[in-house]
Amino acid sequence: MQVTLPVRQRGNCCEINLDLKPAAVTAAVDLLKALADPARLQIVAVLRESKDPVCVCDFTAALGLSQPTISHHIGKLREAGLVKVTKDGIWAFYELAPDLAPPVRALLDSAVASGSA
Amino acid sequence: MQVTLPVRQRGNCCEINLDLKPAAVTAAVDLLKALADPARLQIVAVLRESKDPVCVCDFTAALGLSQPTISHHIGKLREAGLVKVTKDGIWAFYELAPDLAPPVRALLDSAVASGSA
DNA sequence: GCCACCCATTGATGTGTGTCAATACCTTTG
DNA sequence: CAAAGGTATTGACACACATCAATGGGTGGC
Repeated sequence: MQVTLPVRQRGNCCEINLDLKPAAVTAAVDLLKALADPARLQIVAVLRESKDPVCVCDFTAALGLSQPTISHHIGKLREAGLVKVTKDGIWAFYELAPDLAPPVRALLDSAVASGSA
Repeated sequence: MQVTLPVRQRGNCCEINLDLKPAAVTAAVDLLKALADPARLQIVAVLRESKDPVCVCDFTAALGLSQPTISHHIGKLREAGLVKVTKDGIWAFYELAPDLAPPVRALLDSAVASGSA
């Protein structure tokens, strides 16, 4: 496939327009960072599939990480607005935030799917 | 909205199944990490919109970063298989990789869109 | 051949992050 | 009230990373 390259002169570069607002960039980057970790991506993947909220203790058992580490990761997901906690006695159950914006939910979907490309 | 919480007994946690293969997790995380940076996300966003390949010098001018930093970011994008380089004389023009898998392209689309949620 | 220019690489530095041990908080059970 | 168990927080540490100055590698113009 051959493409026509733009013409340039020495010492002069063209301009490009960054059509993403700075706020949109940081918002998207925060979301991507929240997902760009093996533990957090698997947590989100489990919550996407699970019908019922999932207990924190289940993640510590399944992911092979210490309890503070799981708590730390879940804290980041909550900080990003991706998960919602429901406490019942001594247990804490997590589920995907119910009011996720459609573009955000689409990002979760494609992130999980992109691994099996 | 009320959800039914799973029942638990003290000292016993249920099991959850991680239905993502380890290879799929690392592949998805690598992609997400490649996009989880303001400079790299904007580079990808520009390449998505641009019909012609874009010169490296344009990015240094538009993003306000030094030339080595831009080169470093583009190197990461190339390492992730997201961009393709075409050299013409002293210039290097970049475009999105033409053979991107559909799930990967969907991830790019939703990543750019998620910022304007 | 020499210089100017664009891009990539290396080295150094400060910042961010994932991880765990130790601890604190809270709820339930006795 | 005291003890036990689940979760969150703090402190510490190693590692990764974003950034730039300096340098190297090519290409084109003189």
